[in-house]
Amino acid sequence: MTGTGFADRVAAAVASIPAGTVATYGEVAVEAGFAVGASRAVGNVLQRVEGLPWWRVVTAGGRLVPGLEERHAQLLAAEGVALSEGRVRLDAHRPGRGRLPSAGPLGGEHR
DNA sequence: TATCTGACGATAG
DNA sequence: CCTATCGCCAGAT
Repeated sequence: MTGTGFADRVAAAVASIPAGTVATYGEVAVEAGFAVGASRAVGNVLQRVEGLPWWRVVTAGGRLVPGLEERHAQLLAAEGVALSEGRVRLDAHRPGRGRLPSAGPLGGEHR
């Protein structure tokens, strides 16, 4: 059977990302069962396949999709994801974590 | 089959 | 912080 193409696995992994959280291309690649290097192929699928919450996928540096930063930022904001200097706080939106244990009351937010 | 491209990742400078 | 280079994977030509 083998119906499990790479695009199908990637689509499932992306669709499994909880709302309000974000995953990196590498995370999706690994989640789909591929190597981190497959992150490029993952990006290609997201743009080709529709119906997927592609806005929940960001780069490893927390950077938004190039060319769609504006659109991407707005979609994330609608899910409750805030940005920091144009970047997403992966440590604060990683599925299964919620927040960093070291985020003390010190002036952490902003900057 | 070979070559190039692409919504990437990591390391080096 | 930024740019440059290599590595990885799948799809298109």
